[in-house]
Amino acid sequence: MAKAKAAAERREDALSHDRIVEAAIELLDAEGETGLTFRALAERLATGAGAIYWHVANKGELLAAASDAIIGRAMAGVATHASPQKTIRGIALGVFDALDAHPWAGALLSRGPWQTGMLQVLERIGRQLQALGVPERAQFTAASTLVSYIFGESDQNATNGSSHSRTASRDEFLGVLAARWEALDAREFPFLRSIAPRLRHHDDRAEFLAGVDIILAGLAASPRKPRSH
Amino acid sequence: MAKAKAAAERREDALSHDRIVEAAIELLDAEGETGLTFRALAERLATGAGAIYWHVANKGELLAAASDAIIGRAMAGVATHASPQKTIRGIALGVFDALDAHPWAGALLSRGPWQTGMLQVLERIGRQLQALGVPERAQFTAASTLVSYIFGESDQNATNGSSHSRTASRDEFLGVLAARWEALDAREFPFLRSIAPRLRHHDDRAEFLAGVDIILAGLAASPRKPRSH
DNA sequence: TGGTTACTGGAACGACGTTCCAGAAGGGAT
DNA sequence: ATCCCTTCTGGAACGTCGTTCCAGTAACCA
Repeated sequence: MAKAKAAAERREDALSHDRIVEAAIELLDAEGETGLTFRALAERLATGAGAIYWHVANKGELLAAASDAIIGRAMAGVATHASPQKTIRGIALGVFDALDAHPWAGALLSRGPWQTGMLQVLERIGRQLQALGVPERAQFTAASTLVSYIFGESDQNATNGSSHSRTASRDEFLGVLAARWEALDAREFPFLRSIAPRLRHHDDRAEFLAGVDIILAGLAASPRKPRSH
Repeated sequence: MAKAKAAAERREDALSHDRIVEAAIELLDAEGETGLTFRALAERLATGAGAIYWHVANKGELLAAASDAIIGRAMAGVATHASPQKTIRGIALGVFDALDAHPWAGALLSRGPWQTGMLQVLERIGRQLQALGVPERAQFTAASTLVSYIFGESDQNATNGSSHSRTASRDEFLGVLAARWEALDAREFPFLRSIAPRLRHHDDRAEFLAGVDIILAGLAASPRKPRSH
């Protein structure tokens, strides 16, 4: 308390872990993954690189904290009072939209051994699976399958999306991708060639949710005891 | 051909794109992601950094080529003459084991707009889905769901696994993880606490395959037309 | 034989993550 | 009031990285 008070009084805009993370997020959003450097961060915070290291161990910890914050905010905004299925879709969409808005966060969340952000998602999904009546033995497998899919597909979508600017060139991007698939070798890639035209009217979000529903259908098909209420 | 011949005659161990990629893979396997530097690569190839740049555009292309090679080799080894379900499990396990053996490759494959390695997996899975009788409209969604799950969970598993050395300390790693989950706040993380004990007898591969089966069950539950043969 | 092309490798550049340290600013003890 | 001690600052410096540049070498072609 004496510590925090002293820090707060040193400068009215005193440096703190939270302020550094927030500045890092702004920098990452504005300039992309390569935009976050300790020099740029120090300039934005009007300080030196050494001062930042007093509050943050290294760049890895800073990136982890930034992506955890992104997921934390997304999870704070999801509704949890609908049916379990709808709530799971809401959680999934929360992650999807968060990574779409902050594409740099996706790479960091798969990385690292079970960070806080992913634990939050796992926890929330697990609770809904319990409410769905998934037997205890199957709960971990089910939750982990959903989480892997959610982060895998969201990250994939985010990194694809960050290459084109916005909805403007989105159709163009899909068109180029479709053309490239259609130009693949006919013997080696018959399947990709056959579905390439569908790429042009592709709705990322709808496609993503359809994947969630496939997994939910798979869980419903497995033996489960219905919830008593 | 004149070009290739000239290159081959310059030195019996002439530099080439393939030789560089192979050396990069060896370096990545031996030293991890941070071990691949152009200096270390030049030393291993007994040349200078500039010579490498004649064959490779930049580090990103080199990493992409290396991870594509890992997936390519894995796909070359999977059996495709069993039932569609079994073949899909074989493809999934091929990716899983490849990323487990080369943990650095996982991060690179999610990244980048649809690289060759992932396209190969998508193609092979798509063909099996066609054989399963999945209707054409649903094929892309189904294939993309499976691929996202496969790479998402495999990458997750690989990065977790690379922190401990091998099966020796694997149980220890799981024990520490379980203890950490059990120590979480009881109000905020009731689900994680409840399943933490299961973590101690956790079989990654079996768990991964169970996830694949959930998705396959979900596909089977959706309307489909049976294959006529 | 002379020039052209294909390729080599080492030196150099700028930027990065990180460390180091001299010092400022306040609080508590004397 | 004075001193120290902890907390915190910020700029300089170090080593390493990806990448570029370029002088040089060997095979081929006219």
